[in-house]
Amino acid sequence: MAKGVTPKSEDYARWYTDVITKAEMADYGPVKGTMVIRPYGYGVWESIKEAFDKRFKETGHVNAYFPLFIPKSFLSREADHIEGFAKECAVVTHSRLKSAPDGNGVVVDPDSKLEEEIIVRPTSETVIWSMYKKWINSYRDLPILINQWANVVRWEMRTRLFLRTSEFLWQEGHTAHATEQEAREESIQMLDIYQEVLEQILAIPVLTGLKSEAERFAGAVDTYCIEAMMGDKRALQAGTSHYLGQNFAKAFDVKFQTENNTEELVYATSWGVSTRLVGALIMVHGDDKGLRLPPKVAPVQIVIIPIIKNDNSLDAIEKFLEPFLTELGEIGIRFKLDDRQKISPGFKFNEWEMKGVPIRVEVGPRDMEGGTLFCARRDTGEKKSYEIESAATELGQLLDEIQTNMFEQALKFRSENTFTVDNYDEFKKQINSGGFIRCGWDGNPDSEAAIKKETKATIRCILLNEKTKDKKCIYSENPAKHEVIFARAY
RNA sequence: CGAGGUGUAGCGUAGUCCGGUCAGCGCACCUGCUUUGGGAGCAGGGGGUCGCAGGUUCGAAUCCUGCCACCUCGACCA
Repeated sequence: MAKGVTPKSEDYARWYTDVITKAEMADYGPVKGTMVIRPYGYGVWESIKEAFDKRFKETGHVNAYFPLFIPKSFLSREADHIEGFAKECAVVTHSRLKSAPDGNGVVVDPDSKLEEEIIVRPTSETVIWSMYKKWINSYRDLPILINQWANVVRWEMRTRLFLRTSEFLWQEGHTAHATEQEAREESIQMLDIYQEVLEQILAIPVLTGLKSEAERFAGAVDTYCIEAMMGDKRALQAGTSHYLGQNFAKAFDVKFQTENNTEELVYATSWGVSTRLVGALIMVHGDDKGLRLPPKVAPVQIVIIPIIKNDNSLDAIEKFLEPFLTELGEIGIRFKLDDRQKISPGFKFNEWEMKGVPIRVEVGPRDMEGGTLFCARRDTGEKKSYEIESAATELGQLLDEIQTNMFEQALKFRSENTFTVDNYDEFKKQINSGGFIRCGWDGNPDSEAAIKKETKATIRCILLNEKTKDKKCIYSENPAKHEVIFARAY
């Protein structure tokens, strides 16, 4: 591992990829735009996944799996939907390869051309709704509350590790309801769960809101989102929850019989978060020493580094540590004893800091003499000795404190970089130095488009508890219809 | 998909203008000894069809032609 990463202040984009590759989170795949999620990065994703999955199940959802392949015709059923995804779909046209005539490798066998071409799912609304049509007959079949953990493919021109790759992992919930109200409540409920997991587990503060028409999901009536501020003050959409109305029910003719024996189209929602959250985690918490992981998602929460003086001192250290390690295990703390020989402690310190481990414990002769452990926390860099008898409990509490502190730090950063602005000149000036801008908008897509063209800033969300009284639109100066957050986004 | 740029060991690179001990350096890797409280030292060692394919030449990493890949900047996106 080469020393250090490019400082954030020097080149943020490079810092980001440096951290990912040096912390061994991910690597580039052989096909352009693809990414290998390495064990350490996948460990983080697993923690995130677990937190969401638990809450989905608590709210009555079940997991299922739908196919990767979608008939091309399905994509054309919902006009807006196809419009949104057509430009980035991978298409399967053939089913076979054969040896090349010149003997060099393989070529596509022209005889295997498919009658109907197959799309690799960019999202699963269409396959799922084709199945819901089969499964839904009466109001007694509703609601259907299904989630799937899957990979999807969106053929992207410009990709970045975790943030935008041609293939990514995500979770997509697809629900069907008898009434509009129930579906709307579902989409809000899932938005709340997203906010809860981001703030409590990933320690990332988010704004919740509604997308403008321009930013809305193709095929949705309303798109709700959670937006987070990254370390370079740009916005990142961290999750979305859509109220789909009856759009997909119409497209796939999904009707149900009501209690009164009438026929009605079902109401739908869909909602998703992706491995993009790992990217968010890196950008919100990372520093010039590398990753900083909130304890609740850290694959290793405490790393223990023995300071070895001679050949048999490792044995002595292990014996000294034994009761402490047992207790850590009992409390359920994920720890690792880094007993690699021939690697200097200093190297290990830097390596585990790069990997963002929340607490480092050093144990050497001095500690064994005094019955203590020397500990350093990653979030603040603070170092302190603990009595070994009580260390496990105290470090457990320290992990909670680190979790809270990291959220507070991120929240403070966002507050310091959120500005309320009421004239366009100030808006333009502010947007150039980054951050979120809170202001009025007349609701006209033309003003939104003009602002985007002139400043590259987009409406990240329409605030849910907006206050429009006496506000005017930042662009047109007409009375504001909405209070919104503008920012440059990923 | 438009405009620039770059391809030399796993990574980063020197050399390319001016063909001829130019295939070198740093990191990483392997072996041994000494080390170990903030990226250890010394000694030895392995690894490269110089992006690919042609061409010019006695001779090409170096010159010419074509292709491919990647990066940066613009339009589209979770």
